[in-house]
Amino acid sequence: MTTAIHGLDVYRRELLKGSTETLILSLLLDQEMYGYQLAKEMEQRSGGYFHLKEGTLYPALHRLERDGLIEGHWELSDTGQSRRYYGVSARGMDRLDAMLAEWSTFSNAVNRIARPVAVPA
Amino acid sequence: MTTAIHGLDVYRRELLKGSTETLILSLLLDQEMYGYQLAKEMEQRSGGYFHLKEGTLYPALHRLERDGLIEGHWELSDTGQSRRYYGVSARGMDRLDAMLAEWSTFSNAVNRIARPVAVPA
DNA sequence: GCGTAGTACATAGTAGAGCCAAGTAGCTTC
DNA sequence: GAAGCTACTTGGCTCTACTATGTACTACGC
Repeated sequence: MTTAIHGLDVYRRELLKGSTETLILSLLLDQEMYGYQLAKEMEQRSGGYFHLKEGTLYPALHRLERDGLIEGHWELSDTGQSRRYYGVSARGMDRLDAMLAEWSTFSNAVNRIARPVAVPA
Repeated sequence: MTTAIHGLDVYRRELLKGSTETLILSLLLDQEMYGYQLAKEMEQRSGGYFHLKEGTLYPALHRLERDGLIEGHWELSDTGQSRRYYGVSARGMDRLDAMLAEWSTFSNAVNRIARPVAVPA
């Protein structure tokens, strides 16, 4: 039984909900990337904290493309593998701005209520 | 069709997922409260940002109690209305500590990747 | 030639959380 | 006696992250 730990697992997962798309858009704004690369980049930049699973990553990319926030195109690597590269659309940039503003507001509101432990800079 | 606005609505809602329980525990740590009071308090302290719906609040309280993180007892108000007051258990305090630590880590990781817009102090 | 591992993408199914909506019930005000 | 506020409950819906599995190509070791 992993009950004692389970709660925090769920918590962590739920925290991520709603933020993945912001994170993806942020990374794609820096440079065009394909899914797998994006996952690696996310993991690296977060110091291993974020580890997007395929079942999260690809559906999220599909959603973002469906909503016109990112645009994808296939490319063939030297090794012969097909990769789908994504870039942020104009609409995606607007949305990202809105999401970052929302994140700040949200984050502040949480801190105002929860007063989290001090964090080392 | 509300597509243009819909995206942010969902984003806001999803952001909240995973944070409600932390917020509830934080507020209950200050003082014992009943559900309705807690909702009002949450709204007030967040400057109107958080507005917990019944369908969110009460199930959350039930979950927390089921998991032994809070303890509730019925009281009768002067007006004759029954209210269920909740307090944080020892186990709940431990969990809150862990959740706040997790929130800090998460929040930092997001900021590291997304570099949000500056927020007025 | 074959098994294993890594790269790269896709998707069906599951679980969990927030919300809508509706209901119950007591009190106050008109 | 009809609103309207307080106070709690619950069934059903949606959305998202994850698990698990599958496809397919490359590269390495044996």
